[in-house]
Amino acid sequence: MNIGQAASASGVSAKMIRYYEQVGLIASPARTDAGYRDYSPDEVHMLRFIRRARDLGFSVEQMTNLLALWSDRSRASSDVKRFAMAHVAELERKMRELRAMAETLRHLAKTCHGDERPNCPIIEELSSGHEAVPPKPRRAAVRRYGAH
Amino acid sequence: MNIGQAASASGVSAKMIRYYEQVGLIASPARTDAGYRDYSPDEVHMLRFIRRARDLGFSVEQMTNLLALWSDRSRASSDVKRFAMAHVAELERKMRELRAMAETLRHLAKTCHGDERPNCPIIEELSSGHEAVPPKPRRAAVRRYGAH
DNA sequence: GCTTGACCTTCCAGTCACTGGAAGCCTTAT
DNA sequence: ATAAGGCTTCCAGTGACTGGAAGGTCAAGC
Repeated sequence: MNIGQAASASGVSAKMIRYYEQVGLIASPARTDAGYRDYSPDEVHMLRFIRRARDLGFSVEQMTNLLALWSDRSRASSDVKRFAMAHVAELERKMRELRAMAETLRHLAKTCHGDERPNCPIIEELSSGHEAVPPKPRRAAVRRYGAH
Repeated sequence: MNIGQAASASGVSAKMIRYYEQVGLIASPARTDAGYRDYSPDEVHMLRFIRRARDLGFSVEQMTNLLALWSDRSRASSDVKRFAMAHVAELERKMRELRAMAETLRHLAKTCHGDERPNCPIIEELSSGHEAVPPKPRRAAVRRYGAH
């Protein structure tokens, strides 16, 4: 199976497969005489695993761990569960961040007439004194999405 | 006011201020004889505006638009409101994505015993046939956070 | 046997919003 | 005078890709 077929069979694009190989998430596959990558059914199976993990928001590094857990026949199911729940907690942390932003902004927008006049509390609030997201997360709070 | 003072007065780090200048979000400030950046109170005010916008999850490009809306005395408040609500919609879209991931994963984890035995439905589900996030978002669905 | 087009290969650059660090100049306090 | 700390520029790296160029390969149709 060449890379294009592996891509459509797994749902991982050819570009991404090469990238995953480059960063060491997956091993280099066999090559044909012409130098084409040649994937076994097992490798395609692994690519599907990777795709589903990615769809659940796991990073490449986390997927490395998941693959290790997958192939480790002696690990306890609690190891997997702990890993999964830690990720759930992280997803929920990001959700709370987004929700706080959305709520603040919706609240500001509610007080804005939204008509043809220039007066606008949204802009005024941004330009005036106090914090956009109130008291709780003070320092080191709103990291952008990639906080690892 | 030099860059360090402007940074602590605005909550935007010196590194970020230079970066914002470099990418054209803010204009080059005056310089002292020694070549130090010298910020006026108005510029510090603008930096605070930027910080609050950033805390609400606006991108640099969106902040450019917000600054334009801020300084445009003739724009309608509806322009600002529309812009804000579009961003709220985007934040909510990302929240839904995260929620779908978290729910799927929590659901998988619930069926996992989490004990010392190796058998684990989480891994089995990832490695077996069907989709991680069920039927709705089929193609072009789960883009990572940076989908502009 | 040749052409065409679709595929494959590698490599390099760009994305976004920063962050870290090196090398060197400036200011301030002691 | 010197030391500490702040400022300057520039370059490189982050994560997870994506796009594109230049060139080799393969299968089908003529």
